[in-house]
Amino acid sequence: MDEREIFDNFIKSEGLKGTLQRVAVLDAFLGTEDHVSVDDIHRILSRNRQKVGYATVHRTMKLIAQCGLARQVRFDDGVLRFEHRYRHKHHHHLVCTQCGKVIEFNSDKIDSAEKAILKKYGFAMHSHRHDVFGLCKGCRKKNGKSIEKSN
Amino acid sequence: MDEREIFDNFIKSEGLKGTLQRVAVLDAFLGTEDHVSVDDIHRILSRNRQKVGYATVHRTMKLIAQCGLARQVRFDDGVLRFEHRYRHKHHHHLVCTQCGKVIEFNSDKIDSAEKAILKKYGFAMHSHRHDVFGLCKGCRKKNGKSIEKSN
DNA sequence: CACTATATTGAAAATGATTTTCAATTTCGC
DNA sequence: GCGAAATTGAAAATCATTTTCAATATAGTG
Repeated sequence: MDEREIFDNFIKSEGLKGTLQRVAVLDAFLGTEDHVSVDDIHRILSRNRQKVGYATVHRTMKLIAQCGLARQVRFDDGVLRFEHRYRHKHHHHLVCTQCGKVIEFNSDKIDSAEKAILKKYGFAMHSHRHDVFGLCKGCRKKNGKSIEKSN
Repeated sequence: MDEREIFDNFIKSEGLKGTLQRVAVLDAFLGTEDHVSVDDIHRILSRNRQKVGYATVHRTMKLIAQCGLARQVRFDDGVLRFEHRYRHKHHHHLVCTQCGKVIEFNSDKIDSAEKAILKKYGFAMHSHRHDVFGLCKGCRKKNGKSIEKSN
């Protein structure tokens, strides 16, 4: 089942209606692999001369998240972004605070260590995030290898 | 060196001035171990009949973070909170989405696995966060042990 | 202690992201 | 095609955060 189908099914099952605007927003989201904000999607649509109101983009992104196609993430700037969730392995992030690049990573070791923590506290995980902020390889080189560290 | 001393030294070294309001905000922060927002501190002060303007609380919390006494954290509601950083081991969080409780945890295994990831990508960490959202032990019991899981 | 340059305060306004309102428009089952 | 019901989008509301600025407080210095 592809993403459009999932979205359509969700729309129907919720008694909502299919509209050109919703399709446009979904397509814009499917067309990128970035971690996009409502603003990003709105800008992408504008570039394409597709006029969809900001509020509608916002509402549609929420629907896309609700039906499981997107996950919401919030980095330190406090802005809500959306990343793919369907057919994309769950992952965490290395966020470069200089160039803004986001590298996705995974670690079985981290996962199993986390499982042990959950067990220890009797905690039932619904979701989690593990984000690292710092400098990516490229920016480190650009900066002449100055390596800052804390935490 | 105690927290007040650290704050005073910072104030002096920056050419700032000591004020009653700053002391009041610092004391309010030192008086709790919670993850407090500007609003929380402002409310604590109000309860104590200490009138400190909202903007001043905000500015002072930023100073407290700058001098290393507090770390800023942002959970999924997007609200900025402050947690102790001095004489408090670095930690991550299990956040109960039902009762709001925040459990702090640590794992050497997670840390070393993370280190391997950083090496793999040539990434220089400046800070990181690893937060788990879900239900705490108590809330799970209250809910009759219904365990939801995803991610 | 008084003086003065400088920083601080706090109320109110500005900002920025997000969310809601509501009248006009569109969708979809019949 | 009709009509009930949902959607749209511009504008306004909301909410956290940040800035503005006139009045006030602080910390040297004499």
